[in-house]
Amino acid sequence: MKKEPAVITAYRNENGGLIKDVNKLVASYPRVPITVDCVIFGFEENELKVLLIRSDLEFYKDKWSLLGDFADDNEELDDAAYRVLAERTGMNDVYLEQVRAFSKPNRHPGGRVITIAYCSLLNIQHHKLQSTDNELHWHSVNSIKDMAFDHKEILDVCYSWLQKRIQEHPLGFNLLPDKFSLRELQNLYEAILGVNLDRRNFRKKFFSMDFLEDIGEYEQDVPHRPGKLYRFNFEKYEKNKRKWIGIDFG
Amino acid sequence: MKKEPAVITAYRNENGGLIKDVNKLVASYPRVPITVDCVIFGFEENELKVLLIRSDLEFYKDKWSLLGDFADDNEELDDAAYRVLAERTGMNDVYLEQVRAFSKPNRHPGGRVITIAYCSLLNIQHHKLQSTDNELHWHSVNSIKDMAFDHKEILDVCYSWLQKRIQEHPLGFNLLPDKFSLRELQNLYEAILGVNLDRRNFRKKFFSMDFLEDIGEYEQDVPHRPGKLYRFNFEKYEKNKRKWIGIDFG
DNA sequence: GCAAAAGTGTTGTCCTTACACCCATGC
DNA sequence: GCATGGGTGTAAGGACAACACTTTTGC
Repeated sequence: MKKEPAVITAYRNENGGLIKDVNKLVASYPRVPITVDCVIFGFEENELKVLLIRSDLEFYKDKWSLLGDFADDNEELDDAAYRVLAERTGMNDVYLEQVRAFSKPNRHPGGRVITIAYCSLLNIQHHKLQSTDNELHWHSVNSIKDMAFDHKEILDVCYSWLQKRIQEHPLGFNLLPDKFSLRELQNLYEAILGVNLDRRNFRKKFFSMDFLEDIGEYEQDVPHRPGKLYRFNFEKYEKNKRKWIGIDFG
Repeated sequence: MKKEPAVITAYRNENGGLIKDVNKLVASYPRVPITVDCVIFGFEENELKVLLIRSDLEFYKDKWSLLGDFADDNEELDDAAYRVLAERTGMNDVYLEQVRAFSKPNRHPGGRVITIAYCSLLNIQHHKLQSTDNELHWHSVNSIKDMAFDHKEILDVCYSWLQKRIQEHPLGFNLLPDKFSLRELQNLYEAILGVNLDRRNFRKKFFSMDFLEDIGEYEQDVPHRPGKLYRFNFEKYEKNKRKWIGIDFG
C-alpha cells in the first residue's frame, strides 16, 4: 500500500536521500501533449451563444469543436488561452478564467492529450466575425447536440460553471455592451439561468447592490418608452464587495 | 491578429482542408511533464492541518512540500491523485476534488512541469501515520510560511477553495469521525472559516437542513455534560438538495 | 456544590417574494 | 389613442442575528 513512487526512489540515496540533479529528474517524467480549449460565450438575440469552429480533423468531419490549441514550450496556460482568443477573435481584453483539466486517456483520437478548459465571455457586438472566418460561428448553447472530442462534456461543465459563477460575480457585464438597459441585463440572466425573474425585484436587487451607474442616456429606436442606460461601475464594486459567511448547502 | 496556429496550417489542405493523420498531428505537439499535487487537509485539536512531506530535492532542502507525483502514461489525473493518496496515507475512500492547474514555466527548478492541484479531506483519526513515515507530518495550516516550489501558492488557493466550498457543500464531514458532536462540527467550521459562530444559531441551521442523524449515543470521557453524537445522512442530503437561484455578488 | 459545556426559544431586522398600476414613447 | 414595455411601492413570509437561562455531568 505504501509503495514509494518509482522515480523518487531511483534518485534517492545519492546525497543523504536528497535528489541533486533536478533536470535529470524532470527529464525522467512521462510527457504529455497539453492543449487549452476555450468555451467562448456571447449573448445575442436573448440567447446565450458559444463560438465554435468546424473540426479540422477528418475523424470528426462535420462536427463542431471548441477553439483550442496546444500550449507552446514554456507558455503559461492562461497565456495560451488568451492567445487562442486573440488569434480567433482578434480581441485582447476578454474575460477569461480557467475551469478545469480534462484528462481521459482516450479523449483525443490521435493519442493522449490533456486539455485545460477555459471559460470566456465576450461581447458579440464588439467583434463582428469576418466572412473569411466562414467556419467560425456562434451557436445557441441549448441547440448543441454533439461535438468533436469530449467537447460537449467540456461545454456542459463550463455552462454549469457559468450559471453558478454569474450569480456570485459580476461576469455578465462582459457579455453586454458598455451601456445597457436593465431589460437587457435581465434577459441575460434569464437566458443563462433558464428561469423567469420578476422585473421589479430584479431591479431592486441590482439597484441595492449599487454599482450600476445611471449615465443619463436612453435606449433609441425602440417602439415603446425607452429605458435608461446604465454602466457597470467596476471600481465601486471592487471597493464595496464584502466577505461573506453563510453556510447553506443546496 | 488572426494568424492560424502553426501546426494546424501545416497539416491542412491534404484532404479538402481536413487533417487525416491524427496520430502524426498529436505527435507534433510539444509535450510537458504533468504532475498532480494533493493538498490533504485534516482536522485535529481544533485546527485545520495539512499533510506535508520534506522535499526530496536538495534544491529545496529542509522545505516542506505537498504530496505529489507525475501522471503515468494514460493515467487519468483523478486516478493519479487517488494513487498519491493511497500510496502516502494508505487510504482509498478519501474525498478528493480537482482545484486547478498551475503552469508558471519556472515553477519547477528542473524545467517546465505543469501541475494539477487536488484538494483532499480526510479524517486524521482513521489514519495514524506510521513512524516509518517520519518525514510525513501534519502541519497547522496557519503556521506555514514558505514551501518548496510554488506549493505555498497552491496551498493558499486550495485553502480559499475549501473555505468557500465548505459553506456550500457538506464536505466538512469528511474531516470528522463518523460520529461527532455538534460542538466538534462547529469547531471545524470556526477553524476553517476563521470566525466565531453563535452556538444556538449554528445548531438551528444544521438541524433545519435536516440531515444530521441522532444516533442516540453521547460523548464519553468529557469533564462536563456529554453532548449527543450525530451522523451525517448522505442519502437524505442527496435526496433533498435543491437547486437554487440567488444573485448576490460579494 | 462548583465548574464547564449542553441544550433550548423569542424577538427584531432584513431580505425575498408576490403582486398592480401609472408613464413615456412610437405608430 | 392604443400598444408596448418602462418605471415604481407595499405587504406578507421566511431567514438570520442577537441574546440568557436551565440542565447534566465530572470532579
